[in-house]
Amino acid sequence: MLDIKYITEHVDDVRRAIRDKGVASDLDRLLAVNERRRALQTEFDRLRSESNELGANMALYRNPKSKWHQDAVARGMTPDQIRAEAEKLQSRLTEIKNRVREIETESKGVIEEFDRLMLTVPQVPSAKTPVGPNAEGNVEVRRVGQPRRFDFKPKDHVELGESLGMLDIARGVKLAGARNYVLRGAGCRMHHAILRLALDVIAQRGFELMTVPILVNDDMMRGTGYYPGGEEQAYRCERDGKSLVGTAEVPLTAFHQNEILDEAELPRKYAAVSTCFRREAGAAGKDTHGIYRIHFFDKVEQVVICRADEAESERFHHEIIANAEAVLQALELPYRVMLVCTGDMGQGKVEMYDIETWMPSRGGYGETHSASRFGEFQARRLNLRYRDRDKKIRVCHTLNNTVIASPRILIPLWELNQNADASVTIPKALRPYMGGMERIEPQH
RNA sequence: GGAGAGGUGGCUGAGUGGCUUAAAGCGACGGUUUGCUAAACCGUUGUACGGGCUAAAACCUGUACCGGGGGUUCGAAUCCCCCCCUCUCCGCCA
Repeated sequence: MLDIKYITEHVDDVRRAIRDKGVASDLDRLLAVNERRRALQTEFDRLRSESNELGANMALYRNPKSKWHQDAVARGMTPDQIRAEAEKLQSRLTEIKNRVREIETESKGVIEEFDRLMLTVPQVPSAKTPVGPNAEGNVEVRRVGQPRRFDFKPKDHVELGESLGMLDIARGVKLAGARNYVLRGAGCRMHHAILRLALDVIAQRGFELMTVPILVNDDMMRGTGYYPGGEEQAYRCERDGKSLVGTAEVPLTAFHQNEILDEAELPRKYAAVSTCFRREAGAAGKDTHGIYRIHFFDKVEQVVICRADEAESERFHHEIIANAEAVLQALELPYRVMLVCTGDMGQGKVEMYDIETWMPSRGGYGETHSASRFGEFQARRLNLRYRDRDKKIRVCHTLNNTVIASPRILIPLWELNQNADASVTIPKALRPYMGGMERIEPQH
């Protein structure tokens, strides 16, 4: 969410952001509603001011013990005269009250519409961000590592997983329907090894680890920008007004909702591992093979809450991307970093990079990480602020990135490390987390 | 799930319809005093949205906010209704 003052002062920038991002947001309507909102408030304030003043007098008329009342009697006013004065006052107050009621009724609708429209206004993308309509417009920033060439016919992760007893899709589907799966034995063990490695890396890099609720109040979904708009993507518990999160970004970013932090406490760097739930509505028929697009997975997520400083926020953006790259490099996976264009980045983002990891079965790079810089978009929705050195209250900036998400990352890990004898070699970095196991062999 | 007690400023805690612009204390900050520290004394002390003055602030001014939302009233922290949350006891339970 943007500041309404910023919007009124940068109408052209906002209009361009709406166009480039391709979001539905009626800016003209918002500006008109805002004008009406202000006019109503001005009138409301004026009437209440008068009402407060006259109301205070009323108290004096009505209270025989008040100094004013005794003075009036001393001046020679009779009780009847005082009562008549009170009646006169009261009729004016009733008049005010009626008008105030009208204003309140209209304001309710106007503010509701204002709030609703405000939630649709997109953040203005950074100057660096390429303009483009969709993922086609994303720009490759760098490549690290080489895709492997096989001198035998490689299997895909489903064949490998099932033949090595690590993956059971059929039973996952039996238990919970399409896009579900079961990791078994060494597959499950490797999954947890990856998460533990990622937690160790991120903790070592100065992030505080947390265990957070993953069924959260809907405010948090709104505050982080998933609602309105993303309701179809989430498992929502209607009767509780809560939703299962699609990422630990939600509870981590909302952790300080409605708080005013001290500048000295910033930046806050948090990380959590959580199960992530996604309905994948609208993705019917897309990526249906294997464990690429599934309804639940586990992810280690990193979040930074920092000062409202563009340069600082950019620095943290690079830092959290480097953190993810460190994990990929430890796992010896080839990947590339993409700068995401306006049409593919989402409403709330100022700048966004995706990391894509090489997946032989896809014959290309597949998204495994997403690093976003939000400016104050989320913080303003969450009312997440800090007091700066000059005691001025400012809205924080937030950022986040995947550290690792599994089992999607098992796709390249299994496929790239497979051997001609149908075994899979375990990357060195994971071995300490798997009891020193070096290789997953076919069972006989 | 059942029964009860609560929710007031950074914290503690008064406040049962109007001289309350929320008392008092603590803390924090500023000042006076002091060889230093402490103490004492004096002062200040929230957030949001308008308006005024500004280059911008500071500042002045209005309104709202006593868990959230409605209602009664000329007027609500205070009375009524709904919801949320916390605590205690009971039941159930990983």
